[in-house]
Amino acid sequence: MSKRDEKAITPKSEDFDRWYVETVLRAELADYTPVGGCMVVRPYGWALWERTRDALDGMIKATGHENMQFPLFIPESLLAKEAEHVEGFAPEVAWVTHGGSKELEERLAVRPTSETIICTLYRDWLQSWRDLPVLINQWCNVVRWEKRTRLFLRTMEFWWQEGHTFHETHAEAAEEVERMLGCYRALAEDWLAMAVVAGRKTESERFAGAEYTVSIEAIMSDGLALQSGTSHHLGQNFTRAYDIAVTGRDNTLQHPHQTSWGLSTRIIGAVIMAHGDDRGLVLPPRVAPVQVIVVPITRSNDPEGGAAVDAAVEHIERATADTVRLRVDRRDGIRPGEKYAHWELRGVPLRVVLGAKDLADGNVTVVRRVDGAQQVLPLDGLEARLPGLLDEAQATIRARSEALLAERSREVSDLDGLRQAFATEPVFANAPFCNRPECEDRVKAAVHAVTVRCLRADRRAEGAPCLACGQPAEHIALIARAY
RNA sequence: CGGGGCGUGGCGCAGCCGGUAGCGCGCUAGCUUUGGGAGCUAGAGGUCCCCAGUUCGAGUCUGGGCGCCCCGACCA
Repeated sequence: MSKRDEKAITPKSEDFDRWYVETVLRAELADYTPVGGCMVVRPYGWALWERTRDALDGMIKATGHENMQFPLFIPESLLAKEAEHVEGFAPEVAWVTHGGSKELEERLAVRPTSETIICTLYRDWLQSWRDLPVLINQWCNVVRWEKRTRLFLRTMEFWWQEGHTFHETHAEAAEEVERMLGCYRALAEDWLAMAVVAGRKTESERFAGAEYTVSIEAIMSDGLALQSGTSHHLGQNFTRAYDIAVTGRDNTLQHPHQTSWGLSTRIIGAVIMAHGDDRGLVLPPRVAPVQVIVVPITRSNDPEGGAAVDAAVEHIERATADTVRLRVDRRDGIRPGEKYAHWELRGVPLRVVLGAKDLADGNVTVVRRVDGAQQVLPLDGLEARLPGLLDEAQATIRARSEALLAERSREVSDLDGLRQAFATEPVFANAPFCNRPECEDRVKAAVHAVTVRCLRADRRAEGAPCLACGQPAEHIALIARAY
């Protein structure tokens, strides 16, 4: 929490829990480095990213893409060819000016994204329509010199995947754009248990150099939106600028149609803020680094019960070795309550409390992180039930997120209605929208800090009057405050 | 680039009118504890952001520098 001018934070003060949660999560997930704005990701945070990354990587490969790697440095002359693109990224490019002590003749950009270098290389690699489609993906880090940073959401260096494809036709590229947004949606919904809205970006939020951009917008627990994955149709903007041409089926030279799509470590910030509560993280079991934490409880005056607990712990550990990411908290000298709090803070989906009292009847207590639901189950056969319990926890988290989205959604028909909708709390407002820049400005001016997040893919206005100008509108806009 | 605020053990802070640095958490060791964030005891840990000045004496006063954070504009 942001300190100063507030009173000292002590264990007795009201702010202690908030401070403690934040301090511990920074110690466990990620923190800023001494270089302002850069992020260091700690093992627990990185494990969460790895599981997320692996899930997405599987989908990317399943849709026919291959991974490869492009260079970190991009010569200035290559970066500068697509006018709108370079204009959009120029303010946030980091430059390398020296190699060792020698000043370089041409500065090198640290990649903020790789369209330019990829286009440069593929110019020579593409000859014929038979070389298409090109379906490639890169996992890497990129740098954008941000003025203001927020951990995970906007850091100067971040990790992501960027997919890049070239296609014979505009329509085929358009299908690709939708297909990959669909992967992001599946990742968000099925793996990360987040409720999202998919749609097309307005002109002002379109990727620099793209024909159009589609995104998924996730809802955070405070009602704010977070753009969590984007997919761009680049048309022939780059292939023209970079002079990429193939001989077509009709024996004429054609510029291929291109797409790019990316999803970054920002998604980890989304998971934290979508599901977390006052006691810390709530992680979806499918990506949680630790899915089940076992807390053994023994008494020093009950060696017999202690031995039984030890045996039970070893049994469950062995029985789940290949099926569940289960860990036992064997730390000595720490009381159970502290262990509960410790793992709740880290978002572990299930806690198995294994104490002599329950065990005397052959039982254990299982507690679910997301809602505290508690049940007493027989130790016997527990290993077989855990996967199902994890699935239930996953579904519960997802349902809670969907319920929040439904609860915070509003239907709005004019600017007054928009103001009323935002009067008490941040909401996801849906309204007919003509998609003209001047109307977007009116929307932004009507309510502090709101933006048109996207034009919903799943709904049409069918001529209903635009909320800002009253003209017949095509789109339903999602209007929200965003991170 | 505008508007605020702050630099004191690992973290969060106190330190008035100048007198040689303190509190809580954390950490280390020991004992006692263990079904919801333990207790006691004993320890370790600080060029008080930097430089210059005033002074017998500067964390404190003066001047200059550096760094960081928050709120805006910009962005995944």
